[in-house]
Amino acid sequence: MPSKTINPEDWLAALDASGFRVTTVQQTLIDIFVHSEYPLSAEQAWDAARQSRPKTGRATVYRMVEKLENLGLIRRVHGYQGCSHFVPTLPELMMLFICLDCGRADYLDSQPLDDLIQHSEHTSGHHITDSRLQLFGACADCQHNA
Amino acid sequence: MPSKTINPEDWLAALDASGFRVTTVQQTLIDIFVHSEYPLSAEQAWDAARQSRPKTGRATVYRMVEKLENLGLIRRVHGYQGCSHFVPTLPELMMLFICLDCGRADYLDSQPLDDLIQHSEHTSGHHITDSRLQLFGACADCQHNA
DNA sequence: CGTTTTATTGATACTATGTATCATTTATAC
DNA sequence: GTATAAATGATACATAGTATCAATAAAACG
Repeated sequence: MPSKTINPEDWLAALDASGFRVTTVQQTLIDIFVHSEYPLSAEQAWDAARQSRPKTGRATVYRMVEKLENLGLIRRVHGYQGCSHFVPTLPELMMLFICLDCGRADYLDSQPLDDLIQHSEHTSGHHITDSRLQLFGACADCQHNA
Repeated sequence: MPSKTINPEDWLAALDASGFRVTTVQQTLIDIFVHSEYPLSAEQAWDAARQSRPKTGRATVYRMVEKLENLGLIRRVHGYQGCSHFVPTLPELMMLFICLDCGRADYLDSQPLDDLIQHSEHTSGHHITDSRLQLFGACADCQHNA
């Protein structure tokens, strides 16, 4: 995950700006998501959270994941084995690539997707307000190490 | 759903060709999926199946949905309220559009998506073997009736 | 055809994932 | 520092999906 372009401070600021209190659980979870190399499920995030904060409750983590998703800070990964994993959202619009070998997520430029959506809008007559694009395959590293 | 382009006979033939037995449950479920206007979850398909075949078991429906998905006869819809709904797969490659008002699915030409994937492969260095694209918005009908 | 073989089915129990409730705790405002 | 209200954690609950296994039904075979 390109954590260099995501700042935990900004996430706390976003929560604050939305009228939520800034708590230690939040900070713990934000750190977990921002620093993970892989998409995480709520359950995995809970496990991770209890390592540094053993009393963390399960429902709390599920609530926080929902909150972070609603604020657009994390995005759901629509994969093969379900759709319950999340990755941090980058400031810029981007498409997700998931490597089926190592499981890591990579972010690709979404300009081509924007063009595609505009094109589809014109040819279909539908008004497109949102999209989910997920790409799968073997990342550059895994191809070379195969 | 454009059922005119999907033939239940072909589905049964596909199951047969894969070495599976052709049963009444299968025929019931295939009819349900082919004729539904909306994406269906396994649970919804079970409800529908019991209307014409009351003793149909839940696990059977889940197994059959999995089988149909593995054979590529139905596709998972990756939507907002989860990813547990399915639509029939059209013979040609197509992208899915889901109307957020009426819930109906429409199939769009996927050539632009193929181009996008080729382009992303070249610029990223990843080998892309599969994709999931879901578009959301208001369909032509719902825009006019708003 | 009737019989044998074997995949499929249905009932049940179970696991996993996610949600509601509510007393307790903790962050913020005063 | 104290009051207040949101967030938390424990529990119970709800929903979605899976494993098991005896009973059933489709196909193969004589």
